[in-house]
Amino acid sequence: MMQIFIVDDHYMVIEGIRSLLHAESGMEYIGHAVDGASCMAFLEENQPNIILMDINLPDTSGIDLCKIVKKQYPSICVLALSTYSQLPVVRNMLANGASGYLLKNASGEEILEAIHIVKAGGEYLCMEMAEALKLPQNTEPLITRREKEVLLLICDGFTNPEIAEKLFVSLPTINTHRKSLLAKLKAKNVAALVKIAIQNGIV
Amino acid sequence: MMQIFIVDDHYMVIEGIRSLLHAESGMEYIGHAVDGASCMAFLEENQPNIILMDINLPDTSGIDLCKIVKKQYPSICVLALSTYSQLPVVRNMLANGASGYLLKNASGEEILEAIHIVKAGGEYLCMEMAEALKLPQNTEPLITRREKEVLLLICDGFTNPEIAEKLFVSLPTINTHRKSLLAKLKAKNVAALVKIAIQNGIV
DNA sequence: AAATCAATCGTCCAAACAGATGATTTTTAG
DNA sequence: CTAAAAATCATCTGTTTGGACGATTGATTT
Repeated sequence: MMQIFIVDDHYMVIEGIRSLLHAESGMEYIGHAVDGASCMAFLEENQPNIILMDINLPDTSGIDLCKIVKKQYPSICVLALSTYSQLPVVRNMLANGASGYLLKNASGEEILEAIHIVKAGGEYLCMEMAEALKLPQNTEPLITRREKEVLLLICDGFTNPEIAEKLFVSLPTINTHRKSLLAKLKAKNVAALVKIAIQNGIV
Repeated sequence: MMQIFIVDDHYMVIEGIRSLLHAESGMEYIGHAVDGASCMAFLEENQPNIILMDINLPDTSGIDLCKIVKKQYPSICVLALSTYSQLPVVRNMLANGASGYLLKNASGEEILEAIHIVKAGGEYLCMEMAEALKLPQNTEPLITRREKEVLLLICDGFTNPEIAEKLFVSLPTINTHRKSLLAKLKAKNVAALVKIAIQNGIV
């Protein structure tokens, strides 16, 4: 019997998967969580074979949650579930130990198939993502943690001096980060930077 | 017996609602469509009492679809369903005849309640949206045509001098527009301006 | 006809940004 | 442990912003 746990903050999605699993023999729905914290709490008591994990959670991202889960419970397989089809997100999930990636418009059959493959130790990627991952590896445009922090503050309208004060570093430092951001995201100025950041889901 | 039709491109959401309705007496799930076209095709043969309609569809937007449906079948109640909580979207849906707006993280009870209210001729808005709609009827802070033009160019990363050249006006003029925009949208600088513009659907 | 608003242009000036370059110290990862 | 990457700080310079004024023209509305 395969035990399955769901982490998603959408009631309807949970209910949909639950109903799907219910009709399937050999798969047991053992609960769900609506955020990262309650997920970790649940895992202290129960370890499912598979977690179906949404990327967008209220308190954290599925990407981070996946990393933590895999670190503490390496035997649990994480199958990512998301509406977003952004490559960097997929890459991050896989890098953090996810065994597969499903888009939320997946059919029932696809979900079941994915669960089976993942359970057997395999990796399942939905068509779109599998195709996309094959394409030219634009691996570089990674922004660092600190840069992301700065980016968020820039998007919120803080000026360099303000950000420097907030992060307890000097102005030249923030300036350097800002310039790296402009270069990495190929933005000409803050306006373009913010637009790119928002449209790429960084913010 | 209340007949309910679902328009959503996410299998899991459809399945979730279906399972919810199944357990409820007096509500009958009579089918679903994954896009606007198949929705309209279905309606030629069957007219449900209520349509649960997603905003993001592959071929059209729920906003447009709602308008068309209400025009051809005024008696059908449309209950909008979305992950997005942008006010302009909500306003548009309601303006196009939707009887309510639910966020996708709604609980089962909330969904059923909404359906009942809508069926009875009422209007149901989820908490967040109801609150948001109450706030200061920002009808005034309308930006003018010219300002919008400038705003778009700013968002695309053009500098003042560049915009001035593009629009065949002087730099001070663009400066004035930019300052009006900052004031009207209550932005502290371009970064905040771009963020607000994008998040409010202006861009 | 008067009032309002949009769009245009102007000046002055301080603050913030962005480009170029270089260097040191932590952190992370191989 | 060691090499690479990230984070830090610095200086210098020209450009762009954004704040605070004021003002004219034309269109729309009342």
